[in-house]
Amino acid sequence: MDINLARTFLMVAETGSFIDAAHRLNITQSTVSARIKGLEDLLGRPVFERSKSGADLTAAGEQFHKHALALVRVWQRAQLEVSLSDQHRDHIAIGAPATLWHGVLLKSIAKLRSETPDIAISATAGLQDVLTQRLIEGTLDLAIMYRPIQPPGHTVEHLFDEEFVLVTSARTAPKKGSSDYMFINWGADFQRDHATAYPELIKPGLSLDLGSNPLEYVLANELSAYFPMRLVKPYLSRGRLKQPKRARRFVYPVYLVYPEARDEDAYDPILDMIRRECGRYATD
Amino acid sequence: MDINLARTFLMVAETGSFIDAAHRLNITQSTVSARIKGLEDLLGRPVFERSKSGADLTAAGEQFHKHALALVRVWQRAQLEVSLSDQHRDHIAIGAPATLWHGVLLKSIAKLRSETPDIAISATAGLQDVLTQRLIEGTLDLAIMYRPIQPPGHTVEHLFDEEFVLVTSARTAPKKGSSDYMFINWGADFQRDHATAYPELIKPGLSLDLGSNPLEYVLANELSAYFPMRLVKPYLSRGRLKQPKRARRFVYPVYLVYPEARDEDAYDPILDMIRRECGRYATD
DNA sequence: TCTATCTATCGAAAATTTCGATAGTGGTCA
DNA sequence: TGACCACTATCGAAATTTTCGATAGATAGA
Repeated sequence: MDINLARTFLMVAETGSFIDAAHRLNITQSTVSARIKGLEDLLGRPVFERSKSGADLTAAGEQFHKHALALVRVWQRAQLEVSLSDQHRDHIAIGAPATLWHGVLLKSIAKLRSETPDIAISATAGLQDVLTQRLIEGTLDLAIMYRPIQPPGHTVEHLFDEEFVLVTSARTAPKKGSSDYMFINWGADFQRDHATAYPELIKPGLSLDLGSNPLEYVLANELSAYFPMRLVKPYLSRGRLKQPKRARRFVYPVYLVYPEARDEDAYDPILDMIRRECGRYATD
Repeated sequence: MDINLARTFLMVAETGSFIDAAHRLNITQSTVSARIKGLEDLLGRPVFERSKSGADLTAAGEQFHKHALALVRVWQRAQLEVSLSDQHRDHIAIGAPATLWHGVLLKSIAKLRSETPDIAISATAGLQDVLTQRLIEGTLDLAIMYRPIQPPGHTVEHLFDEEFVLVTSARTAPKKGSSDYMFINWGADFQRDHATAYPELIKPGLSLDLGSNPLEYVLANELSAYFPMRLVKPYLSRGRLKQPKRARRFVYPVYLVYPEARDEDAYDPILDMIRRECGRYATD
C-alpha cells in the first residue's frame, strides 16, 4: 500500500472525477484509474461508483476516507518530526497555562536561555487538553499543568497548589448572574467544578494564549472573574480588586510533567529552575 | 512511501538485524537493505546505525518508530473497517486489560454481538500505555483502564475500584525475594507502586494478551503473584490460593474511556452493558 | 442515432523492486 | 598481524510494477 494511492483516492473524492484528479496530480487519467483499481484490489471492494458524470464514493469509500487522510497525515508528520530530530543538539518545548508563564516562568526562562545557548527552548501557552495531547503526540517535551495526568513514559511531579479566587474590579459587589462576570477557562477541572458550583454562569469558552493577559482586561473594565490568588494578591492589597463575600474558592495542585527517559544535561537545568520558581508559591 | 517500508523498518527495529528481519519477513537481506535505504532517502536521514553487530536506531529512527507503528495500524484498521463497511453499520474497537476481558466482559460482549448484529465489535487486550496510545490515534474507540487519563475529546467515567492482592498457590508461604514470585504488569501505576513497595522483586516486564491467563499458570506452578481480588476470591474460598500475611494491597480505580462525540445508537448499548457488568464489582 | 464525456483496458516503455552473488567493513581471537 | 566471522552494501540481471498514449466501452443528453 503506497501513500500515493491514498493521495489519489483523496483527490478523486475531492474533485469527483478521475480526469480532474489526474490534472491536479500531474498524471494521466489511466494512471488514476489504475491506482484506484489497485487500491480497490487491496481493500477488496470498490471505493468509487463510476458514471458518465464522474465518480462518487461508495459506502466503503466513505469509510476509507478518514483512513486515507490519517495515512497522509501520519506520513507528513513523520517526515516533519524526523527532519527536525537533529536541528538542535537539544530542543525542548515547554507548555504551561498562560498564568504560569506570565506570573512565574517567563523571566526565568529568558535568563536560562542565555545561560544554556545550546539548548533551544520553545514556550507554549495553552489549555490543559491541548497540552496533554501534545505531550502524548510528542510535540511537547515538558509541561506544567493543573491536571495530574500520566502520559506514558512521563514523570508527574507535584510543584505547588494553586488557589483560584473570584475577584472583581467593580466598585460594587457583582450579583450572581450579573453580566459583569467573565468566565476564564483554567482547565477542565476548573471548568467542571465551576459548572457544578455556578451552573448559571457558564459562558462560551474563552481561549487564552501567551499574548493576552485577562487580568489587565478585568482591571480596565470593571469585571469579575476567577484568578489564581498568587496573581491578584498585590491588587487586593492595593484595593484595585475586591473579593466578593462567600464566593467559592477552588484549589488545584500544579504538576510538572516531563519524560522519564531524557537527556539530563538538557532537561535538568530547566526542571531545577521551574522547581525553584514554583517553590516560592508552595503552601504548606 | 509504501507501508512495507514501515513494516520492514519495524521488523529491523525489533530484531536488531537486517538478516533476522529478512528471515521474519520472508525476503532477502539485500531487499531489507534496499528498503531501509529507500526509506532513508524519503526521510532525508538515516534511521539505523549499521555495525557488525547489527543495526541500532538513530535519533531519527527513534522519532520515526511511532509513526511507522501508526502507519501500519491505520492501514490495518482501514482494511478492517472497509471490509466490514457493508456488513455492519458500525464497527467499535474496545480495549481493556486481559483481566477485565476474562473476568468481566467477554461473555457479555458475545451476548451483545448477537443482540446487535449491525455493530461490529473488536476486543483488544493490552497494557495501559498501548491502550492510551491507540485511543489517541483513533485505532481504538473505547477502553476500560486503570489509569484515569483524559485523551482529548474523550469522556472518562469511573466504573469501580479494583483491589490487587498477593496470592500464592504454594503450600508454604513464599519468602520475599523468593524465586516463586511472578511479576505481572497490571499497568504503570501498579508497576510504580510495586517497585516502591518491593524494589527487590522487580522482574522483566511480562506482556499479557487475550489468549493467556496468568492465573491458570500460577495455579499450575506453585507461584505467587498479584491479582485482582475479584478474580481470585473463589480460589481463596476453596483453598486453592492463599494470601500471604502482611503483603501490600493496591487499589486502583477502573475507568471507562469513550468519545464525547459518538454515534449513540452504536455506542450506548455497549456502554450500558459495560456499566452493568462492572456495577457488580463496585465497592462502597 | 449521434455526440460528448467519462472510465477501463491494452500493449509498450519506463521505473522500481527483488534476488543471488559478492564486495566492504569491522570486531574477535590466536 | 592475519584469519575468520558476521554483518551490511552494492552490483547486475531478472522480475514485477507503474505509467503512458491510444483506444475501447459505457452511458447520458440532444
